Amino acid sequence: MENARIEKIGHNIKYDALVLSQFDVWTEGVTFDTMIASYLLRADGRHNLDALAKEHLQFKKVSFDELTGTGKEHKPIREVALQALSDYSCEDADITFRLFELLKSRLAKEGMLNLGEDLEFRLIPVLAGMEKEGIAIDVEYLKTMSVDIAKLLKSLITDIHAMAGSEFNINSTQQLGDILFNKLGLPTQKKTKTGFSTDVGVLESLRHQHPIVDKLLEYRQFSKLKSTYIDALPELINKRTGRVHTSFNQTVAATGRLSSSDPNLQNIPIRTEIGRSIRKAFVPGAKGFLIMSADYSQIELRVMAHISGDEALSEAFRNKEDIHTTTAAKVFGVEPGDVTKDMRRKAKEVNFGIMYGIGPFGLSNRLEISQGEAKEIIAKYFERFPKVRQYINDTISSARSNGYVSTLLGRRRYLSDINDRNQNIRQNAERQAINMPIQGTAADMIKLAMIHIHGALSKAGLESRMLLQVHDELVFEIKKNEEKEMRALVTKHMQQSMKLDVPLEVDIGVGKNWLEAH
DNA sequence: GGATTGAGTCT
DNA sequence: GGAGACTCAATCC
Repeated sequence: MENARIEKIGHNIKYDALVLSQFDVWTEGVTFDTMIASYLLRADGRHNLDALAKEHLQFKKVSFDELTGTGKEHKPIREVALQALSDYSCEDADITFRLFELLKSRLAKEGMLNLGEDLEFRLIPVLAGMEKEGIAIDVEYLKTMSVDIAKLLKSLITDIHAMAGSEFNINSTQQLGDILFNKLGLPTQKKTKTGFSTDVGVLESLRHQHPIVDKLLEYRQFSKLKSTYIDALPELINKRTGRVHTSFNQTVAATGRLSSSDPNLQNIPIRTEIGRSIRKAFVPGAKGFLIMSADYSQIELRVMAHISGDEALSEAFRNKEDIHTTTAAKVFGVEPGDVTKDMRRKAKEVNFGIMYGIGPFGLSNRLEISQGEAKEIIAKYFERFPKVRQYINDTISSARSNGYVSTLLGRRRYLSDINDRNQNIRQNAERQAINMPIQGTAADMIKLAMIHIHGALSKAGLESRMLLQVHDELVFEIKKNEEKEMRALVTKHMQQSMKLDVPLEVDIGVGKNWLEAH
């Protein structure tokens, strides 16, 4: 850490805070500014920092940039800190300190001080380390891909314009809608605020009405991947490190998940073939290293089994059954051996849908079945997994009376809309109530695992590093001769992060890029 | 130039 | 009319 500098690497404020926190005088103030305050304020969503500072301190918040002078040329940390000290009065530091105390006491009042001190605050240096480490990208590979896709797009554009009978901007939904629905006379469907929808759902349904539609779907997919990933990622490589440094945002998602930005490395494609080829660009940064990926298997369903205490669901996990097949057997009333692919596919949608508070209408849409059938399936599900229904009912009613829901570790989400008179708004809050404790507990668990893994790596003096978190997955760059130890260490800490009534399974893969590691 | 909208990517 | 995110391009102001 002695060479730490305030610069674009680890530009996320958490990293800068970590660096500055070496100087005692700033510790509380900076920690307050970047973490505790925003964490707490995001957690209840009722205030913003400026308003709070104004209300309690008659003082305007000093931004981090103002405090540190980031954005100036790179200076050694000591110099930056000393400069900041001379630029700002002791009074400012005192004020931030007093706000820290205020917010800390509120955390305590809401029962979240332990969550803060045992989990969130300890995660700060872990995330800072990951941001600073960055991940290597195979630029040559992406450049080649970019050229190939450009050719493909060019010919698609020519075809589309020819079929449309005129040249227009395919990226403009307005112009595309005009071509599709006015000029070509295709049947209109969903409307948006500004016109007719041309999204993938609409296009899929028009596929057999006009050959232009398939071309459009292809064009959309390729141009998205090209602009967002293939062309964007190489631009984001840090000149000094030669790697891409994301920011992991700790106080954005209402459920307690992390988010990732600049660039977002939590939504790198994987579903389609061309998407998967983008993952191959994520590689080890040096010879002798490999990429390792470790992901929780069905963590949210396991958390739901634990929280609800449903015996049938828990039993399925204890017996290491394929959960979607088991659900299919129970819902469709057949033996597990007789579950067809289609039944399993439907059961999978049901399993996820339940956690998101889906209704008959939603399920019927997703499965393309009648609402009556969907209603039957849902009823059968709750008959076979009765405690799940119980959990949903209990959670909503406790949200109504308390105004919030919480995870196993006490993380709260306030739901001010839970008693709204508007049915749409209220039901939306009810779905959030159902989902947050599940999604949030899973987030708590992987965060805990990350803290433990980070500690274990440094204790064991390993050269392998944790680079990314993607909600239920951790990505590492591992030294080849540490593979065995890393597999064991990571599996152990992920499995043991929290003791649930169901076992936790962790799948680990190693390869020479992120795709191969899956 | 910033904010909004529609679209698409992930878990 | 299932939960949670972020980014890009077009468009609006």
